[in-house]
Amino acid sequence: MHGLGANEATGDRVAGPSGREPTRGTPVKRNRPRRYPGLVLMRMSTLFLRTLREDPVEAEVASHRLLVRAGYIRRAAPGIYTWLPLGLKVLRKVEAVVREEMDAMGAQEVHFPALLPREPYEATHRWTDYGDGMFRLKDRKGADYLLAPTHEEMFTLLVKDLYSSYKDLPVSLYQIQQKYRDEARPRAGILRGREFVMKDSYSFDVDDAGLEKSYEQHRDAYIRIFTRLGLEFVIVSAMSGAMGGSRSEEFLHPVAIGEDTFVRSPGGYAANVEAVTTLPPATVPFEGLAAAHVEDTPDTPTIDTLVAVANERHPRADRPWTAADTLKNVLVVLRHPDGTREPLAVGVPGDREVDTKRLEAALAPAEIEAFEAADFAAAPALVKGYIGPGALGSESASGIRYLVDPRVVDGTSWITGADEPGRHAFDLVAGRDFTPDGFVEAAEVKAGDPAPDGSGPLELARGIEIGHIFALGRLYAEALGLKVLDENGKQVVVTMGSYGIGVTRAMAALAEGNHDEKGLVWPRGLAPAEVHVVATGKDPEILVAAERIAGELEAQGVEVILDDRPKVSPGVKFKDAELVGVPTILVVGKGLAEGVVELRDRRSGEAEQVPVADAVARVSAAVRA
RNA sequence: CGGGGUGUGGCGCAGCUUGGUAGCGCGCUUCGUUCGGGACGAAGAGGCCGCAGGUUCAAAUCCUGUCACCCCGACCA
Repeated sequence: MHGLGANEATGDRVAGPSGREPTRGTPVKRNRPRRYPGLVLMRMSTLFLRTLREDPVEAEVASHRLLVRAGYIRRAAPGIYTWLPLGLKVLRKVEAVVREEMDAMGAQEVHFPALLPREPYEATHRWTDYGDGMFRLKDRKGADYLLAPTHEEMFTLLVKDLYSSYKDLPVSLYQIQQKYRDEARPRAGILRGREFVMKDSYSFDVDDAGLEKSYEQHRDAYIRIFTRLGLEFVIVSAMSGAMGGSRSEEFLHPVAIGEDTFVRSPGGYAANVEAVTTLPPATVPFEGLAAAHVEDTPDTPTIDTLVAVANERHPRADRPWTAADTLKNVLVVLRHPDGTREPLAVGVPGDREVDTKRLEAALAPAEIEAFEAADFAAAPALVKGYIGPGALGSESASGIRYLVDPRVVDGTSWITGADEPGRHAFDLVAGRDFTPDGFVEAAEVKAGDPAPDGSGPLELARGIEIGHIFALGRLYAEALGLKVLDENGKQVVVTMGSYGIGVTRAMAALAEGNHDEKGLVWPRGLAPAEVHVVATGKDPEILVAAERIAGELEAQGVEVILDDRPKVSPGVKFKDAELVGVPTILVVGKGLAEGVVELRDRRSGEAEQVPVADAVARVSAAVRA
């Protein structure tokens, strides 16, 4: 597809009339028409491949293990992989699907360098904001460069460079290329590497309505892409996070080894845990509520022991006290983008932990840091282990901002710290006895929690993020000065969307979902070849027949791997074919004497004897099914 | 960053406790046999035992330091 003339380089040439070697400019005559450029029969005897009999020790997840074992990839450095011929074949096919659908939706392909100068990233503050996640390097003059983790800046500058009128918009541009992120902990092979292939695209519009349309077009294209790839996906709401913007959704491939936790309800609600909102209970009138009081509560180091004390001393008529009746106050430190540190108290029901990812997402762009001993020293009003609302809040002695879970609505009663050693407050009522500075979505989401849209109890699931679409808005355009003139001759800031697909990650997800104990089982259309012809036995006629069949298939445009290795036992060839995972296997062997070959379906394991004369037609039919 | 673990031929591992000229399986080469489920026999090639320093007549083995890698967690799009 890159038209680099690989065929010409190896193609058939005939000597000129003089019998001399053809020279440059000599017309090249081909033996047969090449109706399928790029289609070359892969011979196992010469294919650059070594399969491994044993699992690589470092590989845990199936996709990683099998891609290495079957000779698709080799580790070059932590989180960095070399692509071998078979792996590249599959990667290119996944890319082709992405490319076709992006082109079909009207996006245009460009290609940026992966190695970029610092300046554009300085303008958007990402040079510093990206932190250790970005690979940085210096050139010989000492100038700073980076290996791009994403390309928002470059796309924005490119459009700014060339376009200046509303008439030029909308436009969507994309590229498929290597991205670099210095992951703290790469894992699972190409599922999460430090170098990976990503399709990233960016839309540019004059107004919000245009952005909405571009966003929807990308969303539709992504649905088509993942559907064509045969990758199950769930579209979940995501947080726009530090990048600002209005709307963001992730495409998650649900699978146990996924690193993202998301929730879904029977009624169709789905969201990333960071984006889940809590359905607040109704407020309770203060009338009739017990008065707050403080008690000595020795030996209650944990919430459970505290709950036990409550049940012993103040048994409830309706139900026992539970951890959900306690209010746990957790201290953290916010680091703001300008570098300032702000202590923050977060109050959550005692049966839940504070989910720092949710907290951070809610308070972006600030980052969460640990509240350390020095921070305690600076806040003498806080009694470690007995921190209660009394010592928290902007108006309190500590002056520490106090945000609570949305469940802590007015009229709810809580058992919580009394800000004195060994003492707890009981029946402390929100809105009556204390008033927090606000609410925050920071409590962990639990299975069974109600969906915010009322569509039922939430189920927690894991997924691999294979795509992310994001209505960015004007953040980058503003920072980099991308403006166009509108109909009235006035300058308007362009609004952008950014959209990513993890191509290598999608391939890993495909391998993860398409294998069995014997090896990979690629979907048709994505396998490194369409049929794997195995020639077994030493009878020379067998190889002749296999060659003929393979050649005819190739002439029909079928991609073939031919196992023509001499002196390799049938068992080895079968094992290798199963490991490599081409969906159709044709065995040319002992049956040839009776005029039959064996057609196998890799996925089902079904095998069928078919007459040699029908082999080509049957394989063609099978690969096109 | 926290916890755990491992560094010995291309891959998987043993040897280390108790120092004495580096071994096994797979893979690779050659010859012969075999040829529908990771064949057999014979003969080979291939290793600065992660690196540095120390102890010792002698270090893969003991000591110190260091580096790297893997796994779990934290973090990240």
